[in-house]
Amino acid sequence: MKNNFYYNVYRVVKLIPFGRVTSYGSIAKYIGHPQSSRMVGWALNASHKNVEIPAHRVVNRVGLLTGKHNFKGVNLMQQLLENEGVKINNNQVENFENYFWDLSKNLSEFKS
DNA sequence: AGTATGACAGTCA
DNA sequence: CTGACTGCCATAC
Repeated sequence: MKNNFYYNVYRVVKLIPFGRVTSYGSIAKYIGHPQSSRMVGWALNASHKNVEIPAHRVVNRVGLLTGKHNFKGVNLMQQLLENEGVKINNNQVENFENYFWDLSKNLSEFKS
């Protein structure tokens, strides 16, 4: 672990339930860096090499799979999501609000 | 040490 | 509503 930020990102992402997705912004906000959403993506990018986390459950605020090309295959991320029951349409999660997993609402502040 | 870049998000034109 | 600009912080060069 480099620092608490990354650690929190990893932990939060791992806590995402099956068939659920969340956004970078939410994670960043939850962690305490509401304006560092970019770092969340960075953390995931760096993490998925070293740590195994369901990064496919993390999309941008619109439900767009912006990081799909960071996975091995261009379809891997989408496949994983669909495999969990999340429908993807044109690289975007359908009914995103429905699948969206609000951290602050489902996790009562554990922070670190 | 300074500049550029990134899996984002919010704001303004 | 779409496109451009800015803020944020860690890495890479």
